[in-house]
Amino acid sequence: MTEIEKTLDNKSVRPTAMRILIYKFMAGKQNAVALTDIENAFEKAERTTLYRTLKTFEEKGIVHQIDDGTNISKFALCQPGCNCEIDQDLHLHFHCGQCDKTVCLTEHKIPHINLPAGYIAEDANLVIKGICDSCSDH
Amino acid sequence: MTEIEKTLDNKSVRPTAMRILIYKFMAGKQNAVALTDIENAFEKAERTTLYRTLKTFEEKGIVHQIDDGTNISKFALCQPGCNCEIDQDLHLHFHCGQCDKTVCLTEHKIPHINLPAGYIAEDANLVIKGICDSCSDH
DNA sequence: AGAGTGGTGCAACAGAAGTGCATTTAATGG
DNA sequence: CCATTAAATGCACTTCTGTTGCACCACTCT
Ligand SMILES: [Mn+2]
Ligand SMILES: [Mn+2]
Ligand SMILES: [Zn+2]
Ligand SMILES: [Zn+2]
Repeated sequence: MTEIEKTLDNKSVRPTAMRILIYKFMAGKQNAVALTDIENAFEKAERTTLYRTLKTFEEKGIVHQIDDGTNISKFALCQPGCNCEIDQDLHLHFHCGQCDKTVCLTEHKIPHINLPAGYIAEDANLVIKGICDSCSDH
Repeated sequence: MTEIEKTLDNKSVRPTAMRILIYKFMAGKQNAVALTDIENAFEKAERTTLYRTLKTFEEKGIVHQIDDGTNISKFALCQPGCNCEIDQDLHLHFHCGQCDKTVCLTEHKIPHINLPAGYIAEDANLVIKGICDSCSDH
């Protein structure tokens, strides 16, 4: 049993061939991926399978969905310490307008916001747009 | 020349009948609207016209586009003091999971975030999800 | 081996976003 | 006021993402 199989098993997700491939693909990427990205990465991939796999992964806390403002859902593996299911790991995301990549800034949490009376916060999404470190000549 | 016509004229947008109607509709709403919302509000509305009108409005700083995480673009009129075009009026938005309405919290600005080295911020989007004041029994 | 559960593949659909082009509308100049 | 002309609109069509139904396949458990 490989490391990935163990990870999936821990989250009660049956480690099928396809799921392991998808997990591996996402683990190898530094940035969040869209469903289409995965689809293009494999010749023999069904969009539906990917779609449902990502949904399963999300429900089981293996990946989290990211809305980076492009109106295309992105997904990224949850980090070891990230409790996405429970109290939401409210880290922020960065979307680069140049390379169009979206990355998790896991260390940077969303600050607490005071809302007007009557408003109850349950979740938050903060996306910074700009130029990423790869695209800026830093 | 009505107040609305003056507003459009100030932003160098020709105040056509349709544009005035759309502007009025948005001004009467307390929440951000989707293109479909406007389409449904008028019997005789072409989606394309609405689409291009909103785009024009956005380019001229009359409305700003809001990405509230539903993957459906919402639009809201810019407030008098809001400089959406220039240095981005970084107020936050609230999306209610119950009534599905999205509102501008114009008074609540997005706090400054320190990014890792190499990252250059140009824009930011912060959406809080939860229960709005109308839906909570405040 | 057979039953049963869950995963996958295929087809089809829904909805939003976007484009090309013909036609209408409205501002402008004579 | 009418003709000219550019902008705005209406219509048809396309693309892309997301989503569902259903049949088939794979694995597990008895
Ligand atoms: Mn993330
Ligand atoms: Mn707003
Ligand atoms: Zn970049
Ligand atoms: Zn509400």
